[in-house]
Amino acid sequence: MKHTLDERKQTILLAITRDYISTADPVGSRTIARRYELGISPATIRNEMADLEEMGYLEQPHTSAGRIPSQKGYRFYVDRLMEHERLAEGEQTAIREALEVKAREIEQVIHQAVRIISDLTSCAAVVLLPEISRGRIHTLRLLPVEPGRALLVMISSSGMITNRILPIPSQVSENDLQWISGYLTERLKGLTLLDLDEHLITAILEELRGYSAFSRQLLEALVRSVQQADGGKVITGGATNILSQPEFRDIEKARDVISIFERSHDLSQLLFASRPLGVKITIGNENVLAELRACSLVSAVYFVGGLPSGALGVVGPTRMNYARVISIVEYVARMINDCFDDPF
Amino acid sequence: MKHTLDERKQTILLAITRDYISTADPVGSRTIARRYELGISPATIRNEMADLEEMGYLEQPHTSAGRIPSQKGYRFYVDRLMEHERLAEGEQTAIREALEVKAREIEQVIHQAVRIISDLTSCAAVVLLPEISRGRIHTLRLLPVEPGRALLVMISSSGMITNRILPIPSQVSENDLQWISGYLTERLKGLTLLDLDEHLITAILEELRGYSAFSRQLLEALVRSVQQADGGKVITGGATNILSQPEFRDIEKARDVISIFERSHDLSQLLFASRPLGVKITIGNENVLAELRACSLVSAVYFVGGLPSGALGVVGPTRMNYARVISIVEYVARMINDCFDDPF
DNA sequence: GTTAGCACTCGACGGGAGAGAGTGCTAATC
DNA sequence: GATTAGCACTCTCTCCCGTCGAGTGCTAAC
Repeated sequence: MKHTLDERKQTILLAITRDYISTADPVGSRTIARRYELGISPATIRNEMADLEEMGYLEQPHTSAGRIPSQKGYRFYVDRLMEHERLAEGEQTAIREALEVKAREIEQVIHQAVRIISDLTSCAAVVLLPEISRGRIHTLRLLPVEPGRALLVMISSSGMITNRILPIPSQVSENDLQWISGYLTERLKGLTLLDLDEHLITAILEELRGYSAFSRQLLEALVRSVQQADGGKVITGGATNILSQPEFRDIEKARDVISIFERSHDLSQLLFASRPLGVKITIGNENVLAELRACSLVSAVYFVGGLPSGALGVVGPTRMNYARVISIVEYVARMINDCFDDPF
Repeated sequence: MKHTLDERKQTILLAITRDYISTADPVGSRTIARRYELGISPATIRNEMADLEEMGYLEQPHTSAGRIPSQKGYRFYVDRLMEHERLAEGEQTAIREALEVKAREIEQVIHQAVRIISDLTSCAAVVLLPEISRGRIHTLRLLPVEPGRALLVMISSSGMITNRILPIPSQVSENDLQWISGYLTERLKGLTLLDLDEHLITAILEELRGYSAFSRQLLEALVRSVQQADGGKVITGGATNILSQPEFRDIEKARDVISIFERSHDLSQLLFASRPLGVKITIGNENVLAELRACSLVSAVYFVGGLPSGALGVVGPTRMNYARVISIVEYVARMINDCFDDPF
């Protein structure tokens, strides 16, 4: 048995994959012969299809049905056969307009991105916001709220802003707060929350001896925000689109997929695994999550201030229009990068 | 035809409703006679059922099926027949524990509330966060971020915190920012963003003549945040629970309902209509949204700092366990009220 | 007013027939 | 040796039909 696909086999695999992607019906030899001018008869195509099936590129739902691409088939299609698509001019401008929010703050832009992605792809869209804990600290500020309470405002270099209310000793004055804010900003600027280990904390406490009780509390609150859900927040949209796909007509399968969108922790893990460069495509079982074995994920990392900060992705059936989805994900990622070259 | 229901009719309606709620099967006269000791024969029950159907309290899916409550039937059940349920001690503590987050900030508590509500009810949960624009202004603060950019932090009396980055003229110094922050906080404290009309703005601009270009920009940014999505943000969870209900085995119906959860604007409208006191129950067609005609909504308003600030609700099939859902919604609302008696 | 009895209706289930799509194999052809 | 026509075969899908069971409505008796 040959292990490489000769040109004709590739052509046939391409034809089958294309056809199946657009019709969702298993495709037979006659259909291929009629629809694509390959100059060979259905019988020949059948022989080739049998070979392709034996090699693992095609599957047959049942004996007298046509063939559908297997996971390996999709992989080969995506890696070798698919022609990369250039997004239509109109869609490019649609994306640009969607992302142009008046206040160009990252959270709002991300929300718009989710919407436009899910609309254009007819799949579900997922975007991972910049993680607070991985962004570099840009500004820390403590504001008085009530006696005994202060608001900690943290701005990260990726443009994310966190708020947290913490208890403070009541003798701390507004001036103290301001002084400490300035000090901490100066001291921690450029570091990430992950850098705030026990070692650094004790060093700072040493330096801040005059404020020790308070500053320990404060630093601990900072560290807590590392662990808390605020980092890696996930925005999703268009989950309903998936319910329209014929492969999810079965409610059990639909529920599996939809439930993923409610477990934002798992989702963020998934997106986080995206490679820093280009678009990553995860097909069917390649997904770690069992619930996504009938789906593919197309994801890309976006950059804020030149640093990889978050990721965006599209979740759809393995039968998705990869060429189109990829070009959309790519374009949106690029627009976000451009938009947040400088986050402020 | 009588227009009131005698006691026996009520008993039968109650029995049918209860049975249908727990089994999801249309219930017949024999079942009622067997399962509830009414001392009357199936035939008599049939007669009564025929009457109830004629009066509009019951429906028949098809000729030889049992009866199910109509919308009017559910309404009567909820208003007159249903016994109010006291939440089990264990569930009460489960709720209290879920809501006890370390940092008791409103957004986090709300997230927990959504989770616990959807878990306990097996329905979808929806919570409306306090609207920025309706909360009273507690603190306004401008922080320098970059040359030409400031971060506006607004704390409302309901504990909600908004951040917005705005461009500022580069000659404005940190001291200026601080002075204006203090001035505006003093001037606007206790007002809502809705009070910030053209009239008030010009008055303030007059007072702030020295800073006029800047302060106009600033005030406009404030007003913009009234219109922007930040107010009335909706948190949802447990939409998958709905997919497990037999009435949504049909994917079309499921999609309708799920799609509601992606249109947060409509959802917030819906919740906003809740009455300020007690629990509101909206059954089937009583819902404004066509997609919810197969669902009921149980909602309640919660208070922060003594003011009605947001609302929480449960969306489920009309066949939901009203008594249970109501007691859960009621209890969670009460816990939130207690928790945010003073938001800070 | 209540109930027993009974004919009737309707959906669910299962088997069987027929259509349609597609295959794999064989033998003929290029 | 590769390609193709022909053909028998397989499998699903759909429709039809008969049966079963649940439940009803009506009537007549209690």
